[in-house]
Amino acid sequence: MIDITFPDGSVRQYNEGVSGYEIAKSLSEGLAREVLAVEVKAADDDSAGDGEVVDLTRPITADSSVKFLKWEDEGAKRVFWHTSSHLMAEALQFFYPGIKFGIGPAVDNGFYYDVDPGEGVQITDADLPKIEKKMLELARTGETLKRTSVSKADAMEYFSGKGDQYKCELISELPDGSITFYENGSFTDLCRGPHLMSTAPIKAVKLTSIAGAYWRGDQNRDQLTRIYGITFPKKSMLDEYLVLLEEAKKRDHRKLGKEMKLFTFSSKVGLGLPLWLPRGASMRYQLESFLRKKLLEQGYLQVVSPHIGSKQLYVTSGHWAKYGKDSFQPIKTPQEGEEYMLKPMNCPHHCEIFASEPRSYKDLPIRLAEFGTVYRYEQSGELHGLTRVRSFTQDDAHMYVRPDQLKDEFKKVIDLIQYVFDVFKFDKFTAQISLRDKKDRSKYIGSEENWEKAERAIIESAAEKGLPAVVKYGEAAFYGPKLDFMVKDALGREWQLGTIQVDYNLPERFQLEYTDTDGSKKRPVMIHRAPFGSIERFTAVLLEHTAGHLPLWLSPDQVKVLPVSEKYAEYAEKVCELLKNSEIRASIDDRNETLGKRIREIALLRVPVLLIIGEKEAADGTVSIRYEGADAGVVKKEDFLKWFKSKIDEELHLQG
RNA sequence: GCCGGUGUAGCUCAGGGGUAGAGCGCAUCCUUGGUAAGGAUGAGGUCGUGAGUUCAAUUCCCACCACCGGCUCCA
Repeated sequence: MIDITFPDGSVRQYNEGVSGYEIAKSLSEGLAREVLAVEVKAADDDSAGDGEVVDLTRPITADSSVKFLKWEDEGAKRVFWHTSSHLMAEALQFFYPGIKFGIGPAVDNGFYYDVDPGEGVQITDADLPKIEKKMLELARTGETLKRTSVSKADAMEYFSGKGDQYKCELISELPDGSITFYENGSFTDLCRGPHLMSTAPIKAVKLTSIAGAYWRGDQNRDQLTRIYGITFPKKSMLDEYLVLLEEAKKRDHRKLGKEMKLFTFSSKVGLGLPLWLPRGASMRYQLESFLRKKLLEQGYLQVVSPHIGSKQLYVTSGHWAKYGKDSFQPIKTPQEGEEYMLKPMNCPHHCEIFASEPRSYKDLPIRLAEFGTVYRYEQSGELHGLTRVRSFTQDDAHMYVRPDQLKDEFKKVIDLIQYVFDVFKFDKFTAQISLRDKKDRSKYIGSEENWEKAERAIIESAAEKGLPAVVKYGEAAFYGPKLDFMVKDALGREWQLGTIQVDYNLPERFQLEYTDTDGSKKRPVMIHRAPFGSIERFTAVLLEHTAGHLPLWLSPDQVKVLPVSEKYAEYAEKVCELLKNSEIRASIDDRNETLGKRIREIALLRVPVLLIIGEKEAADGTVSIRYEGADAGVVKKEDFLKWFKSKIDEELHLQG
């Protein structure tokens, strides 16, 4: 007998080898119906964290604690979707005999499978409905998933027999003894699991899109067909999900940007070169002044650098060697051999500003800030609204610090970024520590020792700030590791906004130095940082998060005061008068429009509109003003201006 | 850059070998001051660009361009 401990702490005894499903069934039939997978942690496993999610049919052979996972549990969804990808594979195999399979994992919203349907065979959107139908048909038969352990040789024989070079490649990298197959119906796959007991719970299927994806993410290898899908245990859940998707699409910043007349693109101007329209520019300048105010408070010095720089500058920094051939190519001058580049980053310019005069240890840290517009020749397929463009403005700054100041300075920047995210209510960000690729060190410049120091500084600073961060290898910049702040857009795509980078390399390349206490020359350490990342991308994500309903102080037209009739113009004038000395700009709009149009303006343009509709006299003789705006209501006539001012103050408060 | 999809009025889209339609928006007038109001009238399109097939192409074929979904990349 073994002891099974439940999440509430209670313990029951079962026969050794009992399965999760049998335990669930012993507790209640209802639980057995709903449970999708089980999380098991052996009693003698004292590692931190959760147990292992396993098949419900897996025998449990030792004292363990168990937790049953139902649809609502995050882990269960992944199991559900992973099994769905096997179900899809089975359906694909039915329609495309000889199809070869790459990998087919669960993702945040569903699953995909990378497949190679064979020479000359193409799967297109038009094929998806029949595949969906087949999947449901197979699921209804309730085929079970059978797990078997296979020797490496047998595994290899099975897939080479099918001519599936992708699976063979995967198997070749696995240690013998660890290989398992899962079988559902006529489909057998190399897979570690875990899976549902059967495909029966899969009740609703939507294959969402088809795309190309390189095998193992390598541009130089085969491109497979990736089929994305999502499944649910109930049809109604799928419907809800599709509605949610539609809603999310309405918040797309590209759509809002057009509707709100913030920015546009023109193929005549060029790909990925945003044109900021008057309202967008107004918003952008307000974002800048919000940040500028904060920077000046914190001892940053503003600098300005040109939009071009001599090619030699980037050869020195190392950017030319790394990115030169993928950049906007150098500009020639009438002078033979003279070349300039559109500025792809601000750091080298700032390094030269640092080098422009002798620096003392007492001067440090020196913080040079600039809203610097940079130009990068992003691949055409990468361009995406304002989130990925070829000309963008970084809210950039570079700190030159003494080694003993590095961590403090770094932590201050973490505070700043957290402050900025707080103001804009980006509460669901991911902090990511981006380090070097563990295997391939050739992508990076600088000494092992300096990299060690830089990586340690970031890891420790984040830890000391209590910032929960995920570590990603291979995501560092070529000159140093980064701490990135990632935020999701309306459709769940993750974008890097804020970034802080530690850099020992550029100071060396630019031979930067300061005079230390003992008169010796020392090399400063450099921090690159940008809280917004780029104003373009930040604007995009902000629009999607707020669905375009920006804080009043950021709203492109600020306040519009619309008296509905001449009779109430005096209120509008009073309001404008009141705002004259504030940072809020108000305008009276007294075009002779119908009421319907004015109300539409509130809804469509998302401009804060104060619509003064009329006076109402109560029985006791007090007169109230009716108004429209972000909300609607009635306020006493004598309190009107006071009330309005308090609303404005509320909004201004956000600016800190 | 790669794979797939899309391109018709300001916007969202329908249509289809015989030179075009709807809803919304826009303009004028009327009506209404109450949360994307109603009525009437009207303007607006070389159907992404170029070449080809055809008596005839917006429609079919080809190329290119742009956009969308992914992949790769992201200083």
